[in-house]
Parts: sequence; structure tokens; C-alpha cells
Amino acid sequence: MVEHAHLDRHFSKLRERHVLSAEEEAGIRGCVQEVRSYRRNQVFIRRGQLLGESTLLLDGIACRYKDLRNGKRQISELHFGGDFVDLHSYTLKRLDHELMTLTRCEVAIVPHVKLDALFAAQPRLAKLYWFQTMVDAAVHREWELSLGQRSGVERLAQLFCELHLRLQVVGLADPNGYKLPLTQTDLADCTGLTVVHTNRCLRELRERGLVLLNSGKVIFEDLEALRCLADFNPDYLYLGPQPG
Amino acid sequence: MVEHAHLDRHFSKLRERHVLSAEEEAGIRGCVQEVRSYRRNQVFIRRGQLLGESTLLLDGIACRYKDLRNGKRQISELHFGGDFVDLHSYTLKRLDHELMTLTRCEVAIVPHVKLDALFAAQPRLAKLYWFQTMVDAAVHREWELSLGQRSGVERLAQLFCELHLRLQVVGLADPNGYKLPLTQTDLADCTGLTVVHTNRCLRELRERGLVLLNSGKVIFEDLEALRCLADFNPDYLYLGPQPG
DNA sequence: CGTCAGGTTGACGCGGGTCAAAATGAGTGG
DNA sequence: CCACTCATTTTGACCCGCGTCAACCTGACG
Repeated sequence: MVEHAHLDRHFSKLRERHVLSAEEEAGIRGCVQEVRSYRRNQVFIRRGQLLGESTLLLDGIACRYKDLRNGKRQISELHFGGDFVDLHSYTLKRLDHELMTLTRCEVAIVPHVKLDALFAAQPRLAKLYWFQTMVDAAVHREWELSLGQRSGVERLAQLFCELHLRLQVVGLADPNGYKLPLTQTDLADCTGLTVVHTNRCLRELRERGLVLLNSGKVIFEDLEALRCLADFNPDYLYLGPQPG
Repeated sequence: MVEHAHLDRHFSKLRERHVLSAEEEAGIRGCVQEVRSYRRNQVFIRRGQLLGESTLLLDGIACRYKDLRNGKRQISELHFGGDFVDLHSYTLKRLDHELMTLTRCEVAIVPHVKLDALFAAQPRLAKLYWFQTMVDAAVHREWELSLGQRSGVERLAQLFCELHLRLQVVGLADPNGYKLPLTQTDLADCTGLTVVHTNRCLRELRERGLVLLNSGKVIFEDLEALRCLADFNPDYLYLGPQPG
């Protein structure tokens, strides 16, 4: 077992939705085999690779992406401290996409065999982690909605609102904003826009007095109006205590 | 227990990827409480509704969709006979989207308490169904790639290729095509295009001699070229026997 | 033979892509 | 502390894929 302060973010995330006993927490802590660091822009899991362990992000920002032969890239989800970024490899064993860091990252490595043992001993945790992977799928669906039906500024607005709530859960955001040290190219790959147009949309959001992205920080100027612009409905994040 | 011939499609889908014993099959059959029919274009699960049962599609076509206040709608996945369309409600309990039929449908109702009992008795099936929900998430990611990075014709090409493989698994497609009784409006809601532009893209696919959609049937004229156009990579469907 | 859902086509405009260049800023070595 | 490099941001000019609007066509069905 490896002790690590940032692991608390993961428990904050779990406890946001479900009750977790001290014994269950200990069981999860016992699954961590080691802690690693990755530099920025490092692909740490490649599509198709056979996996025997999952990666729990402790600190930093990572993403999942897919690309096409012509070089176009789509980020399908962003991940932050506390996220079990490839828990889905526990059942899939091979992934259909790449995992890459967008900043320097610290991660915990969790072998699948330890998860097997954990879930055999405490089946409730299996259902709870299944739930977590279903929230990731819900995020994918919301992004599909954005990519298919929202305009450029609306997509960015929706993204900033989503990250705000997700980061608050793990104590990485306050009511007025949060750190987001991504490049505009990264944001473009999230929203399906070009860098140039992403830049223009950011300017519009700034000029309309809604939100401001500067030196790696998102600062809300009018959160209510931003949510309205994005037609933001946080239901898909499944925040708060859950039934069952 | 309710006997139903079309339930075999579901077992075909499971056996495509995993070994399934006769006992496991019987256990699953035992979870079906009743069979229902829905007419075309019927919303049968609404977002936010508290759910105590899941729906297994036996026959027909259904979809998941989300919409915005301004009326724009995005279909996030299509479902066919054999698909456990809202298995994710087993862990989520409330969905973030609507479920709607696109043709007349027959469905099997599976109470969550029966799934609890099944998974308690045969934990392997829990992991197997978790896997299935992860394939749905992989489909979402591929659609994100389409919506964000592919052009109109490419999105349609990718969609036709995906459905081809998925329908072959349950015996609803042959090498040259398959029945797809959807309107162009439905296809538009899948691809994030307008009906008008969907129509133009279909014409282009037809005129380029790639694929042809006519009277509810998809007929491939040059499948290889179509896959090339879409840059289609079927890995994300996780077809064939899986490790683990 | 009237009605209506759905398919098809044309004219036109806009959101966002493309290309190119300049501005800014963080690091790095002298 | 300056010179230089390289990544990133920003802006302008131009263009195209796709949206919008509107009309017309087709086929199923009563």
C-alpha cells in the first residue's frame, strides 16, 4: 500500500454520491500498487494495448482522445485529480482511445487483480465503481449534445460550467473560478473547433462579460448568464447523494 | 419467466464477446418479468424518472437522445434487437436523457432486484454486463469523434458502417446491407446535421457509388471505399472473443 | 382523389475553417 | 540583463460546408 494525500480527492468524489465506510476506504487504499509521475503531453496508454492495471489520477489534467488519419483529433473527456481515468479498462482490457496528460500528472496504479479481490470481498464497491463509469458515459453524451447541437461559444460555456462543478467536488474550484492550465489547442480539441475559432469564441465570452480565461485560470464574471447561454443542466453529472 | 424468441438476439450479442453457460443463460432468462410493445416515436423513459427496472430491446429500433430548450435534439446512440437499452439505469437509477422508439418495438422488462439476485449468484455476469455498458460508452466516444471531426458525408458513412457490424452480430444484416427504416430526420439527429443537408449527403454517397438508402434499406455498393471514406476502425465495437 | 408525412431541390447567408502574419510570453544560453 | 528560440495567443482576409427558407415532389393511406 502507498499512502498519498491526493488520494483524498478520489474519496471526496466517491462520497459526493455514496456513503463509504472506513473499511471500504481502506480496501480501496490497499489496491494502490505504486505512484508514478508523467510529464506534460505524454501518452501513457495507447489504444489496443492489453492492460492489467488501471490508472487513478491524483494530480494534474489528463484526457482521453481519438484521432483520424488526417490528423484531426477529438478529446472525448477531460480528467482531474480524483478521477479513475481508465477504470473502464478493468472490464474492457483494451481501450479504443489514447490517454494523454495535458499537464504534469501524478497517478496511482491499481492492478486489476486487486480490484477483483476487492469486489469479491465487497460487491457493493463493484456497483459503486460501475456507477462511476456510467457517469463518464453521461459526460460523453453531454459532449455529443454539445458537438452536435451547440454553437462554438455555447460549447465553451458548457465546458466551463461542467468543469466548475466537477472540480468543486474535489476541492479544486471555488465559486468564482478555478485553475485550468490548458492551451487553446486543447480546448479546441475538446469542442471540435479550430484553435483560431476557439480564440474568437473566448474573446466573445470575455467581451460579453460572462467568463474569462487568463494565464491558466477560468474566472466567472456572470455565472448565471453563462449557464443560461449554454443551456446548462447539471443532472448528467449525478452530483449529490444517489438512490440505491 | 417469459419465453420469447427474440431474446436470442441478446444472447448472440453476449456470446459474440464472451462464453456463456447454459446455466447463466437460464439465469438471465429468469430475470425477464414481462414483454411489452411500444408504437413508433413513443418516449418510454423520461429523464429524471426514478427507475426500478431496465428495458431489453427485443425487436425494432430505439434511441437515446438529449435536447436543448431551443428544440435542437441530439441522438446519442441507436439501439436494435438484443440491446439492453437502459442497463445503465441499474446503477444510475435516474437517466440524464430520454429513451424513444423510432419504429414499433417489442421490449422485455427486467427488474433491478432480479439483476441484484442474478449478480449475487453469478458475479461473473455482473462484470460481463458492466462490459456491455462500457461498449455503449465506446460508441459514444466514436460519435463524439464523428460529431467533432468528421464532415457530413463522413459521419453518415461511419454510421452505416457501425450499424452494419452491430446488426450482423444479431443476424439483422447480411454482407451487402440491412433494413434501416429510419427517416432522414432521425439520421440528421444522429449526425448533428439538418435534414436538408443529410439529404444532400445521402445523394453524394449514392452518386459516388458507395452506399444507397432506399425504402428503409441500406445497400452497400462499395463497402471498402465507404470504410475508407469514414476512416472506419471497428475496434471500438469490441467484436469477437474478449480477454478476461 | 385528398391529405399528410417524408423526400428532394434551389437560392442565399452565416458560422466556422483556412491561411498567413504579427504579438506576446516563457524559457535558455551568453 | 540581453539575445534568441519556440510555444502560444491574437487578428485579419477570404472561403466553404452547412444552415435556413421555401417550394415542390412522391408515395402511402383512407
